[in-house]
Amino acid sequence: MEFKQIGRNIEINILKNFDLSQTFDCGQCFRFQKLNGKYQGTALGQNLTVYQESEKIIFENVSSDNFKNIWLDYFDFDTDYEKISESFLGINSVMDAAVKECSGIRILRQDPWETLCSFIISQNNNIPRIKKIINALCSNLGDDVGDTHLFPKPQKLANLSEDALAPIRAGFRAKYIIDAAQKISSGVIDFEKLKKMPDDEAKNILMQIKGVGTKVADCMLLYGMHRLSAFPMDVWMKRVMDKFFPDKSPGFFGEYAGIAQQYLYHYSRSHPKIFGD
DNA sequence: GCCCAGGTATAAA
DNA sequence: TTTATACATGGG
Repeated sequence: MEFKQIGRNIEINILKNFDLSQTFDCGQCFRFQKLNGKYQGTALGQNLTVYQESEKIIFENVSSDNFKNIWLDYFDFDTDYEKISESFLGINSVMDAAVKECSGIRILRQDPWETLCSFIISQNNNIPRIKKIINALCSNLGDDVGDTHLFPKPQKLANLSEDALAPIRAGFRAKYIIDAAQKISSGVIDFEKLKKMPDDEAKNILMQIKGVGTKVADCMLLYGMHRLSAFPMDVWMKRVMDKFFPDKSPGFFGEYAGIAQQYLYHYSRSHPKIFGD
């Protein structure tokens, strides 16, 4: 990945498999929003503004070191999405269309704790409200670093009562957030140990957290631990599978099944008519 | 008022 | 093991 420092910014050439709106708006992350054509948000403990301008992607107010140490990793620029997306071609017409339209999605390397918490909040909820709750969580309880509030650490949330979380309007999920915070901050569940385990084992441990079932656990593996074979299966995704891959299971898509899932999910949500019953 | 939202816990069949 | 229902909240 080549990048250039231009003034205060970092610039890269546009990539075949990188589209900002697909990446930020596909439902994998919740803290970026589009403002005046630029995506602005907070991740990995920092504020970021990033946008496309003709043939360039601009990372605003980012130093060379900062780009190398944080954002190169966050956007997963070392993974070859061109090769992976091409490997999904030729399965059927829907998969071809999903690759054509959605292969600008990259699976961000997000913070595991933030991801776990975010997808606990996502249950039986819609994306605008998920964003609203996470925003309230951060601005109420996250450290103020000047230009943004960080995602609150598990140690901070572990000691709170459900009442203390009332202002974020998470509803019945508040107790789940607290349980997750306690299990992570106490070390009962350790992300570093989960990384060394097979998918199924890691998933079963995550599901010991109240409010974490198969779906949230898979989202956590895929988006929070970058396990690209994890395949989150919600009701919508089941419908997509039943209709267009009736005799297939997630394993069919191989070691990058999670990426195939994300392409199909985003594509199908953008074309609900094709997928209606 | 009713329905739904990137689900899960719980009880019951 | 599978199926039904409640769950907090807010927008349509």
